[in-house]
Amino acid sequence: MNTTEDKSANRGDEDAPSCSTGDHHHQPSDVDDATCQRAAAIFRALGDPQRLRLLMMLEAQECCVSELASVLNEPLPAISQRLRILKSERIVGSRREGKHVFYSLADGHISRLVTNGVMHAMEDS
Amino acid sequence: MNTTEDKSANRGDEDAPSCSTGDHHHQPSDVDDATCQRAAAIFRALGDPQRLRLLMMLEAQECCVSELASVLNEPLPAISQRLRILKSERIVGSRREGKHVFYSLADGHISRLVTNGVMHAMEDS
DNA sequence: ATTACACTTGCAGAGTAATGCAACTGTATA
DNA sequence: TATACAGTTGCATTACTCTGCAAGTGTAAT
Repeated sequence: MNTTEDKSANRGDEDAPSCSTGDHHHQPSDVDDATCQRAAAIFRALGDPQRLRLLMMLEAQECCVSELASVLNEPLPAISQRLRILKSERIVGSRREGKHVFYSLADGHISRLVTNGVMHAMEDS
Repeated sequence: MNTTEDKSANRGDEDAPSCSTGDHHHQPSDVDDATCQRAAAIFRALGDPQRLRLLMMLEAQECCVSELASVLNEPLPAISQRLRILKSERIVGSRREGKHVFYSLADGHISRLVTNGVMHAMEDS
């Protein structure tokens, strides 16, 4: 159970820093709360070394669970569980083919997000 | 919604999981462990709604702690603590000016990362 | 020096998430 | 059907993270 969506702990009131009422500007500081929560949930899902490793493999190519498990040398239930979390955030998708279930990144947007994060980590600072 | 469905030569056989990564080439799935950990740490730091909100404000402009606290209507120690975490991951930097401490995003790379995440969250999928 | 403001830090309690193992489902094959 | 293989799910234990408050540091003005 990992639904972080229904936490309606609203901050109460948003005071708009310098926005005229009725205008719909998309300033980063002015994103609605649900979006903020959703974005955080995505980042949180990416924020685990094991899951990230998984995603990096999937970025290279679609893979089935047992393949991931054997390459990463980890128990299969662990892999399955991580994939479940990633899938619940719609970061990966799955496709069944016979006895195998193949996982892949949901879209190129996610792929870029992962790549950017890793690049930044490599460059460090 | 997904990439083209190319049926690879890999049918429902029981053959060994022969990922093409059997060799040690430099693929995204082959990033060294420290980098992986570091990237995950960054994502984890971004993976909290409150911290993300903070970053969105800082993306708009440099801010001091009390200003952030008053705009977000939250206790000052909470803000300070979150900034501390972000700073420990080198996501934000700080600058002292008299009694005030001004925080800002560490670099444009981080800024893009945040923006991309939020964009994806808005578009959803 | 003392007071006031702007943070920062430490600590304890509560909520969340990760891990490992066992049991279960689902699919193909003999 | 029975058996083996591929994944999934449940559950208990462990570990971590967030939050709130109190106390501490640092800076400037009186």
